[in-house]
Amino acid sequence: MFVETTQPAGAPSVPASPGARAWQLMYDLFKANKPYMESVAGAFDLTVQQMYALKQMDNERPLAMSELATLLGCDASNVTSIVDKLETRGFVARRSDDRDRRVKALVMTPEGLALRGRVDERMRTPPPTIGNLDVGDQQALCRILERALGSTE
Amino acid sequence: MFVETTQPAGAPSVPASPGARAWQLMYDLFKANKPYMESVAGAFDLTVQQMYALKQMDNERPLAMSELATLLGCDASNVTSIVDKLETRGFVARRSDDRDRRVKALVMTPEGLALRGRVDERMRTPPPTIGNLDVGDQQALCRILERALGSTE
DNA sequence: TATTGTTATACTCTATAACTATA
DNA sequence: TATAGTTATAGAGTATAACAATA
Repeated sequence: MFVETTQPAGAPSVPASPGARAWQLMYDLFKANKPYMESVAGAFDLTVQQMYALKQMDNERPLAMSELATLLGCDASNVTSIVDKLETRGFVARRSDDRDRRVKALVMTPEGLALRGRVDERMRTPPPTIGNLDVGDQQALCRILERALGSTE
Repeated sequence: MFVETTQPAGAPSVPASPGARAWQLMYDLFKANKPYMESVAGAFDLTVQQMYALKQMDNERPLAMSELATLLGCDASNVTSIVDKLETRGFVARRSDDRDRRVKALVMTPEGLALRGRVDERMRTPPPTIGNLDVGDQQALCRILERALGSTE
């Protein structure tokens, strides 16, 4: 049975590079924390994506739909449905931009601001996987992740 | 306008704890890398979840459907449809377990093994955000993430 | 003509509940 | 009765393409 691998089928994989291993670990950690994040959002009767959308909005400088799409990393047609859900529940309002009437500015209602305040408060407690690390590790993690995110800018 | 936040509406948030900040950064990094992961999986005509499922299988000890569900962190009914897609394309086969005929053992076909070999090879290159870090940072990241994952066990 | 946002459509991932075939 | 997996159904997120309003 010919198999195009670099090693016998079923054998443990070749030791990965530190970069590949770090990425795999981050993927595992993210997946391990998914139920936690869903329960946090669920406690506010939000999905994770809705919670994240709420966190991006800023009434000082209202977001356009297209800007929110960029921040959430998804298509504009998606944002329509995410914002629909938040608007139906009275947390967000669409306001036409005076200078360019094609653009919809997203502003939060008082209820939306109140909800976001509670979400922000709750999210000051990280998932246990991160929270259980000692502060030195948490700070080192911040520094490294900041460098990683900076490298794409 | 009364707003239940701990600070004026629209103001920059209270300095987060290192743990909360680390988690936020990890979330941002993960989202930034999503298009990369989709393009890697897409190059093999797989979704990210299908690619991940493939990586979990081991013909030395065939997985049960329920075991794959645990590894993927999702419901068993999901795994049925993920495996259906892989089986339709000839990468995986369901084999009845002799000792307990309710259980389906998942084995990879030669085509599945070949594909997984190519996927493993490709995944030895991490996303640029991680790959551009110096090796010291990558190694530190591995150590910290291992500790984080260990803390839930 | 080009752009912003919406609508229509479709696919993946997800879960719950009811079902089957075994145990 | 209980368990492994499937099927039916439904909802959220995702994208593409066609569309309306505006620039």
